[in-house]
Amino acid sequence: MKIALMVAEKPSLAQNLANILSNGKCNTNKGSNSACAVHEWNGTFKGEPVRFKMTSVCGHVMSLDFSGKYNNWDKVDPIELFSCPTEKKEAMPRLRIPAFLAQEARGCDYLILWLDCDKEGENICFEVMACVQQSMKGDILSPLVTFRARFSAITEKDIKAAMMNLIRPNENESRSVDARQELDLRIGCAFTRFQTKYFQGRYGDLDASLISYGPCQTPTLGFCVQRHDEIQTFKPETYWVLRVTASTSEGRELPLEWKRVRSFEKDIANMFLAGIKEIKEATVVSIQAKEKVKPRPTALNTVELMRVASAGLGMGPHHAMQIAERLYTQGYISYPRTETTSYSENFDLIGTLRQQQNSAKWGSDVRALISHGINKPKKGHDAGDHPPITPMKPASESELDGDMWRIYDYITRHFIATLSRDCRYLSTTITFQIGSETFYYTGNTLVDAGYTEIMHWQAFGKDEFVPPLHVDDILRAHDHRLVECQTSPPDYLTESEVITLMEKHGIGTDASIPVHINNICQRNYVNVGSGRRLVPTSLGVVLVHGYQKIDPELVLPTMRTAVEEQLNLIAIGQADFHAVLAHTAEIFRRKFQYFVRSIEAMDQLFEVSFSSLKTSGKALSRCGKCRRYMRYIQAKPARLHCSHCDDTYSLPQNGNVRIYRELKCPLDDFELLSWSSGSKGKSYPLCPYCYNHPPFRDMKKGFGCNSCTHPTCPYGVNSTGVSGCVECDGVLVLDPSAPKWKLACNRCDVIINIFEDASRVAVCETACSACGAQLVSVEYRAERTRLPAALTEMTACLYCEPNFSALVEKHRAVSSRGGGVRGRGGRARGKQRSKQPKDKMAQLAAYFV
DNA sequence: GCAAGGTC
Repeated sequence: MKIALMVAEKPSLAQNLANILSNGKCNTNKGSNSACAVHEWNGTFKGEPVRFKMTSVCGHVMSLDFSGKYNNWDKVDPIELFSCPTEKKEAMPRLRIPAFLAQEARGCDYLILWLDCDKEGENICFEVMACVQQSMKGDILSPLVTFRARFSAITEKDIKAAMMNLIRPNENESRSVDARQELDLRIGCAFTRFQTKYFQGRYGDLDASLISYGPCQTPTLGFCVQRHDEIQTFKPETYWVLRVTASTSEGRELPLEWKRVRSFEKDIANMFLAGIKEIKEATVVSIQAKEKVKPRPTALNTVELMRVASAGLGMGPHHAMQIAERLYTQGYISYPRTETTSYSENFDLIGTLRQQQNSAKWGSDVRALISHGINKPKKGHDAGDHPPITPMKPASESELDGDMWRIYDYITRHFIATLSRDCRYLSTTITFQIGSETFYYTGNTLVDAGYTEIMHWQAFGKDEFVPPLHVDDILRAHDHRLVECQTSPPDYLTESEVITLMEKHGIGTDASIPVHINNICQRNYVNVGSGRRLVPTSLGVVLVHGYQKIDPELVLPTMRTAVEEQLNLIAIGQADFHAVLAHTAEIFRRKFQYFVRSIEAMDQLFEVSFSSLKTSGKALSRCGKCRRYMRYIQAKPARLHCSHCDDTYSLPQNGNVRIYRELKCPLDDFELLSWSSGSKGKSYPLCPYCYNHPPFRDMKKGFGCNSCTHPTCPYGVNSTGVSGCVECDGVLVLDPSAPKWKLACNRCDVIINIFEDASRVAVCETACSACGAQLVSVEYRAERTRLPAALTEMTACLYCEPNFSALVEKHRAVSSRGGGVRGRGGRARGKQRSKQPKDKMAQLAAYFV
């Protein structure tokens, strides 16, 4: 029997599709990668009996990155990133999707692609095809082998129709995604690397280890800063309002509103006041009662859920989506990433509603709704991706904790509200004439609460008083006065408003909007203030103002739209992939070059807000080149800066750095530092210069003296190493912090405590003849000694000397013997040169040989 | 260490 392999975009969809297509009669096996299940059943395809196998990927199979050496920030000029080679890498290596697909495709005759029907899905089609190319029986490019299902809703009708009308995957749409990926990568990384390196080398208090640029994150930040600027430049204006109170014969007081609303000229306002001041009668000239409607919501999509979570529940969009994801995987709600706000025609509204009729929270509302008949939901937007977000099974507050319940509660109430009536109220406006001036009084009264009974936070307030008046009635007018007011500035944008702006400008997608907002928070460009308002930091402000000075397009939201329009030409087959890519990349390459040339304009802004490295931090240790003190900048990322040489040296990021006994590195004269991860952790000396510029080929960047293979230096591994590590390929090195002596691995976290309270511990030149470890000598003060026979000093092997075994942390010592003790490796002793070259560089060169 | 886009 022939075999047809079908692939969906995610495991849940594969399961739904398999259920529909097999009429609920499929067998499910766990996939070999434990993430993607395989559903199998027998059916017919092209008039023949066929074995169907339905499985899925998990989103994109591959992601784009630069090739090898171009990922090195130190060796690559960012301008090269516009033209350097790129390569596709497995997007989720842990899941081994390509291998899984290749295995499942073995011996298959047909490939049917059920990826989401958008451009990204089309691109994943081709990723899948590339994975199975070698395994399938036929030619993957043949229209007799590979098919594409086009569906707009996950309903039986739609899915079965799609199966009957298979088409071809759309290569143009896929190529447009390839182009997008490449442009985003090249542009984002080039700007990010340049900015980061430039500003990190100049300022000490940026409080950011990365200063990123991106076609989505930067315009998002732009929105927040634009509002900040509006607030800063706002000038309050004074205006005057004419106020009068009318009293009914029963003595009810009605505050009236002026038809002219307000006047910005005090003299004119005064003139109006003078004109009516003496008139003590307000005549009713008209009464209008109008029914107004607060419409029930449309069905819920992702963006609206994120807005409500932020504005109503105080939850950030990233967090809200994580919660929604959990509710989804546990079966409480439908798929939470959807743009659609319209229920499909065969959506089981009543069935979904019935599941909620026993709820302690809204059961009675639901039962009333069912017995009176539901209202037809409002027609929303059908994006053809997934149904709106709805509850899938009932839940009680006790089974879902905290935020999971709050999100479920909202989703369910929203669902019920979409089937409820609109909220209706009567708005009565009574118009009064006082002399030549017109005034209003408005009172609202509720007609039908409708959906606001279930979404009670939107409920209409108390009924307002509406006096029983008629035209020509005359009321007493009193309390004529002018009230002085001031216009007030707008507030910072709420997260919810930012989401709306992003959606409006097409920045990001429902899945990526929370990521972009999260990015600008974590990169320290904005802070989330009260009411989840996004308040830019000085770094955020300075960045955006800098772009605006150099090239405002870099931060404009229209930039993304313009690029997407170009990409769309590829998608609809009206432009050549290479032409669009080359053209757009060239535009941005020039923008980048201009940006680099003009960076001083942005730097002038940084200068005002941040302090230069010269004045940041405090003096710590001496530079080996000029012998002046360098400054230690503690703010992220921790580093040393020599203002005389204008050099910056990065340091280990977590832990404490202090001066190390004023000792110097024999290679470069830099004063040594001591790094420690805390009182109980490990510590080692490091030379700031060697840490950044490793002197030996076998020493990597970012390591301290405990990894330095200098043949004679007393701080290098050749002098301080004792034996091979018990758990990795590293070397156990003596950590010289008395009185807590220990051996610490120079690669992993293994620490072995030794000789507590000893006054001196040193590593000897001689190795143990039995195990190859270096001998260690220990000295105790007489009153503290732990050695037998009141000995105060001893030299022996840590692992072989029985008298040492009690003084070396047991389990480590035992395991080290059990695992076989290796010599400490590195360069053999005894090769030392008798005379050191005088010149520092000659010295270095000598060691390189 | 970098983008944005899928998804877990």
